[in-house]
Amino acid sequence: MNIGDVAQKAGLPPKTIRYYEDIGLIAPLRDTNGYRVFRDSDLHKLAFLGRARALGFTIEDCRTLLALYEDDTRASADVKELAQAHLAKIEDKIAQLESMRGTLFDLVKSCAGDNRPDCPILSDLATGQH
Amino acid sequence: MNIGDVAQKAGLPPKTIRYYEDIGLIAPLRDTNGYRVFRDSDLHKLAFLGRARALGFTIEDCRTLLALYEDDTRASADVKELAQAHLAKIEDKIAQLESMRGTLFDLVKSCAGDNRPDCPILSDLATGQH
DNA sequence: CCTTGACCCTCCAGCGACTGGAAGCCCTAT
DNA sequence: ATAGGGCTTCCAGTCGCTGGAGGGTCAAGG
Repeated sequence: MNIGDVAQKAGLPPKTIRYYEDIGLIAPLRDTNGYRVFRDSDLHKLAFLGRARALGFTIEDCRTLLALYEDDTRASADVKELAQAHLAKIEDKIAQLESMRGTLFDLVKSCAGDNRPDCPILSDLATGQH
Repeated sequence: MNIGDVAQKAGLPPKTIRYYEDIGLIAPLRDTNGYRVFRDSDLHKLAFLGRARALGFTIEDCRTLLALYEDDTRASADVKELAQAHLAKIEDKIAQLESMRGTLFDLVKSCAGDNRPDCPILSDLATGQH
């Protein structure tokens, strides 16, 4: 398979796939013309990476996950720990965003949004007082 | 005021303040020795920026907000529109993270987390099937 | 046999919003 | 005179790609 085919099948842009090779996540073969040649195992890894990235794992997490995946003597506890730590980070981020959302929502609600200049949003930003 | 004082009062690192000057958000004066000299108005702007950034506005949004703040002929509608668009983006991000959180939570829950190798997290990543 | 167009290659630069570090000047206190 | 802290500039790195330039390769059609 050439890069275009794998890109299609894995749902990742060719650029991203080249990048993943650059940073050593995959190691496709090379044809005599210099073209990358992808085995099924490469496609499989790319799909794995795509799903892990879609769950928000960092590239380094993905590297670790791939290694764990390929190591059949792993302990599921190691995977769970990684996933749990990531889950905690996501929950933190959600909480942060929720808090922003709350404040912003109130501000937007309290702003007339007409063509007069008075604006509680700006006065809040200016003074930090609601 | 020197940069250290403003940094303290505005709750922003000196590096960030220098960066904000670099990109033209503020324009402090200069002492004969080359040190930045901050007026109250500079501190005020920095506090404004800090709060806007804490609400997740981008730097470019902040630039616009500052301009609106300084323009007393603005229409509050312009501010409201900006804030509303930002709110929408935040809500999108929250939804995305919630979706990740849901999947991850299920995966973590379903993983034994012992020292056996079987791991539903990895099999999900490998196959895309739950 | 030649051309066209779709692929593929590498390498470099840029995104956003800082942050770390090096190298060096300035100011105050002892 | 020196030690320390604070200030300056400039460059490089972060993360995960993404865009573009400049060029080689391949299969199909005329």
